[in-house]
Amino acid sequence: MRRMTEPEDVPAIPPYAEAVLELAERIPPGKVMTYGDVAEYLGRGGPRQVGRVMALYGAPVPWWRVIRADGRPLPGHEHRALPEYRAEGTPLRTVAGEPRVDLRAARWDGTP
DNA sequence: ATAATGACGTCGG
DNA sequence: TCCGACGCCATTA
Repeated sequence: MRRMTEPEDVPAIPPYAEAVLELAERIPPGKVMTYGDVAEYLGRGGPRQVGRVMALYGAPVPWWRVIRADGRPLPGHEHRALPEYRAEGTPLRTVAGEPRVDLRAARWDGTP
């Protein structure tokens, strides 16, 4: 028989999380948005909320296009993010021998 | 209802 | 450059 309610052991994606993921999918290759940019664009939440969403549900989307405001790739995930940036042509700048995303050139404002 | 938790951001030292 | 303190706010316990 069908239950009147959804099973509790199936994690439902919260509405805010869906909005974040939907926007993340829209970020064009070669461009990035910071956590703060995403929150500002959505008009709700904040950088930390976006970060939480990406941590929990970001795996299926191009997570490497959502980065910190300092342009540094996720610590511990550089080896996955950097090849993506190279393949997409994301503007990078080398600082102290470490590659970072050049936000001046790579930041996406939401305009297609 | 309150408290704790965070892929963060900004500022000060 | 690195570190700490504080603000932020959706979600969970």
